[in-house]
Amino acid sequence: MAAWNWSSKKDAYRLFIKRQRRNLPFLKRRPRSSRNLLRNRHLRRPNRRNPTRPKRKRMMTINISRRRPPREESMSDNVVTRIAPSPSGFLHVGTARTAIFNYLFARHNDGKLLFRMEDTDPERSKEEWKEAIINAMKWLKLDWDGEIIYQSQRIDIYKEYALKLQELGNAYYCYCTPDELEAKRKKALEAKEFVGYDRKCLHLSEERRQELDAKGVPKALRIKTPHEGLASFSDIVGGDLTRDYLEMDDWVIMRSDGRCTYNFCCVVDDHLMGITHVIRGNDHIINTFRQCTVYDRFGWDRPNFAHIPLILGKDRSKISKRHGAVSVMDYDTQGILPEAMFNFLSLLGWAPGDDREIMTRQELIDAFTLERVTGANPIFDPVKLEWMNAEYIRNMDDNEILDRVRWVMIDAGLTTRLSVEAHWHWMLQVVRLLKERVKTLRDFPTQARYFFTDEYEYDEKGERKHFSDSAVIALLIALRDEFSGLSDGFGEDEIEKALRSLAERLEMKPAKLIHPTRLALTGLTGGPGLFELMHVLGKEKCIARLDRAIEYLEEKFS
RNA sequence: GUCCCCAUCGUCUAGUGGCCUAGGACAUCGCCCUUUCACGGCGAAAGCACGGGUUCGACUCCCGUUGGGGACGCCA
Repeated sequence: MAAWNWSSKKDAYRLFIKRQRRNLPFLKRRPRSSRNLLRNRHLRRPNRRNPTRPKRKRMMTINISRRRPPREESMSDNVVTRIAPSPSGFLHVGTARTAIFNYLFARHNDGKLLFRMEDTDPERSKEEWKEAIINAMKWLKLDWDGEIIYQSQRIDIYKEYALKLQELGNAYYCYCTPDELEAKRKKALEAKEFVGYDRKCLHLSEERRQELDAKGVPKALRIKTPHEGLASFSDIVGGDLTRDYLEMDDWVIMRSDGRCTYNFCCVVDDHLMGITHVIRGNDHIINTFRQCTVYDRFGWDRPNFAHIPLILGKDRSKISKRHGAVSVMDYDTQGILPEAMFNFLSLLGWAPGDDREIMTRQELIDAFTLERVTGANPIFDPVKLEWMNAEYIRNMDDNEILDRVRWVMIDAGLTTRLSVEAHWHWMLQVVRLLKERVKTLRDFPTQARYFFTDEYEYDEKGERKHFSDSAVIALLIALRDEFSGLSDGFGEDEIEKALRSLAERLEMKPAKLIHPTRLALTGLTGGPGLFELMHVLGKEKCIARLDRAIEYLEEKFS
């Protein structure tokens, strides 16, 4: 088959170069440059912008390395993706983003999104984390298909498959002690050599093995990894990825206590669950090389892989639950809307290709393809998230906002559950005045404080600006009288008319009256339009607060 | 250290060899609107990491340098 020849020649060449480097000390001194000999990008990654490589050849590469039909065909298959968090902490933004990509891809292709809890480590898995992760998934409305699969309930299945692999002759027992291995690892690391298992127990004689078994020495099961050639797989984001088998070792698939390890369980489950597309962070690329060995040793078809770039923090290192948790639910408490979070996260490492940024879930689903996923790791920018959040709040229905923000208001001690229900309509007016001015739901209680309580101080700067002259007292008195004389109601128009006509009579700019009034009524220098907020506050409160300010100022200037 | 991945404004990104004098968004700054704050409108500043090569022509393809990230467990 021509395709096979073409690809294997290239593989052989790359392998040759790699070996050359290994054997030639003068090349070894320049690892970077010699390594880059291998960077025949056109061999690895179909370039979107300038595909010099004929398409026919590209498809052949995919054929040989993936042993699957080319992507164009597999797309029409029933897509099954999965999200597989490990409950060793809250759902953090990186995992959430991976979940979103899996979700979008599945929904775009009318496929399924499965949920698997990777809770095989009893030391680190906690029930409360599982619950927290599920809640966070629900918060983002990442609805998955079917029941959640818990790996902790499937340990017998993994063991069964591990033993099967051993029977097949593709795995062998290792009697080395963890201490022994740790010492070797340390030594290799110090000698700056390849760190990996030396296959000591692969060559154990049958007698020796029986001897050790008789003694009851604990044994782990290791998979037989090919000793030479190139490991390779085709990645939808990264193109053809290769690695020398010399750089890989016979890793443990089953621990001495009979529990299987992550990379093994993962493959068994992905196979059994019928996963067609494995979409995960690119920190898993090395795992994928390992996992491919399992697929191959079992003779199973490999799924399609897509390794998406990692989200980085401000310091450019991976946002990780191990170094300071960045939980999605932290953003909930910060007053970020799940819709905004979803939108924002989906735009990290992916873009629709046009200028759209604010997109509904359906628009995201319609536009999402893995081919458009970027290769570079994006940095999480909370400032832009806030902007997007503000955008969502501004465009959201008032009732919807109030429904979500009422708990924040109650938490802040500004109101009570009963009061919200009793004054729903009035609260809506407050929301309407503030929704243009907040970035998060948390901003509501701080900006709406004066609507709920008389306990506020006058802003320091504002006081210097508008309360610095005793002449302001007379103005406030005049205004108070003007307002209390209003008999046709206390609507915005009446208030505005009253204030402006007073200003006219006093031959001064309305602003001269407006600013001190705002300070008197709210304690602030900014906020909604004065006439609007006075209307919402009500005549009685306005008069009382003007009186309070007059009193305060009289004392101040006496 | 070894291996793997990546590289366009400060940040997220568009870019499929000529439509690029590089487009959009956030942030920043200015102006306008305006009773303030915000919103909105208009505008400015800001980027193809560097060096070679291929080509009539390179942000785009190739090689290298540099820089960044990740992985190197009987964790997941």
